[in-house]
Amino acid sequence: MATETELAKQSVPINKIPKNSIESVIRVLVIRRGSITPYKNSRNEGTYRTIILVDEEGTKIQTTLFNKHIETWKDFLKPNKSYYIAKGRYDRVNPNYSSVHKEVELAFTDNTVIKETDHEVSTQKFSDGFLSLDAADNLPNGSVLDLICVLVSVNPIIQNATSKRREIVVTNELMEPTTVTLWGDFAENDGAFLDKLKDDKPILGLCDVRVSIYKGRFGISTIPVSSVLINPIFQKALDLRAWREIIEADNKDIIVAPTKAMKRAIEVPLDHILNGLLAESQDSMYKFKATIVDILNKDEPWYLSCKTCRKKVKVIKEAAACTNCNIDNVEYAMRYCLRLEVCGGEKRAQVVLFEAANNLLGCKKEECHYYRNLVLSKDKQFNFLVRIDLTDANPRRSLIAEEIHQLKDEAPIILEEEVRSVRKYRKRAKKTTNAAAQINQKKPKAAKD
DNA sequence: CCCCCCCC
Repeated sequence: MATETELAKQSVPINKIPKNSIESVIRVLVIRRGSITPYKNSRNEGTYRTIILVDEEGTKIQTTLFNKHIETWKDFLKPNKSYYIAKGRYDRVNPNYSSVHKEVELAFTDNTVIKETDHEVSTQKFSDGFLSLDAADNLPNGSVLDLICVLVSVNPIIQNATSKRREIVVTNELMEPTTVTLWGDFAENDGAFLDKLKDDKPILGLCDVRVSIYKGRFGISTIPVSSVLINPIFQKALDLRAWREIIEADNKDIIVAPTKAMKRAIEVPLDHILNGLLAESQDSMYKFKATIVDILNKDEPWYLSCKTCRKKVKVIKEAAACTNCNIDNVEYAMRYCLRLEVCGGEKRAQVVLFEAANNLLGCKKEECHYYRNLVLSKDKQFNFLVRIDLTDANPRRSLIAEEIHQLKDEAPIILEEEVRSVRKYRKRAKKTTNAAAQINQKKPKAAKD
């Protein structure tokens, strides 16, 4: 077998491989190793496993291990490790199926050789192909792209007889939180791993994911040849990390960008809402500016809520009764119900926050943090988003806000006058990020295998 | 040699 020096000398970028070559050597990073999956059709039966590889130029290539080759290479091609691969066959891709490379994919033969290498494939030159979330938002439904974003949260896996899925939420400087649906082993493996990492708010490079627009809402979905990069170190990823560090240094929650609904809503004075002086709006959404003058229930801003109907439940001896559902033993959870006294113009009103209380209180669970945010919000000005039923002629005393943003938070975009401090951050991020990213990349090795 | 894209 060839030595590492010989392999290094022979290795070429994926995009330089001559047609039908079996002599080319590549040095690649494993960015996905799918689960071993059984198959059975009219012609064949067996097992397969999909592997996605990337070279230092950021060119990806996929390969499928079949049957005995899965066993042969079980200790190789591990996620986040780098390998030389020699004597592979480079086949044309089947145009009926999506692939990570337009023209070629790698096929294993009995002569194919793999050698692990400490000369790791770096992700630092990947930048160009990755789109930001806001750029992806302009693509048509079904587009496949590489996406750079920051992880906000990870939901539990949802399983039924035929499918497994898990939703995660991601964002960036300009986008409202966006849902990414992980399917199959992405939900199980990558999802479980991200769940452990979520408090670090890692930067994610989501490769070959699909735009999935449902009921007009922009979302992202994995496809069978997607892959998930955690804390890659190319420039766009470092820029996003620098932004995240600014937000964190300010002790703000990362979900600060107003949603599209907030941006689209018609702005009116509070007075007009209270007195029904509203022009019709397409989706009945209005926003107004007001100052929080008092928090009416700051000691008890939550209630025990029925998981089915969200109404208040009565807990007697560990059993929760829901009078609305008429069931004596329902599942329930703590839910925010924060009541505020606000002042807009000359008018005062009560505003109730349910989920929107998260915007005000942050998702940080520590009580001191929560109280601090609550107290600090007093006498500050906010934008409130409300849905108003124009057919209801009754005067409005209390409003339910669906979203709330402190006015200075409205544009968490790096502004012109901040550029200098951002540069400082970027420099610092560059220095610390390379090392940090490498450490972060090491973690998956143990956990993913 | 596999498999095409799912759900709220």
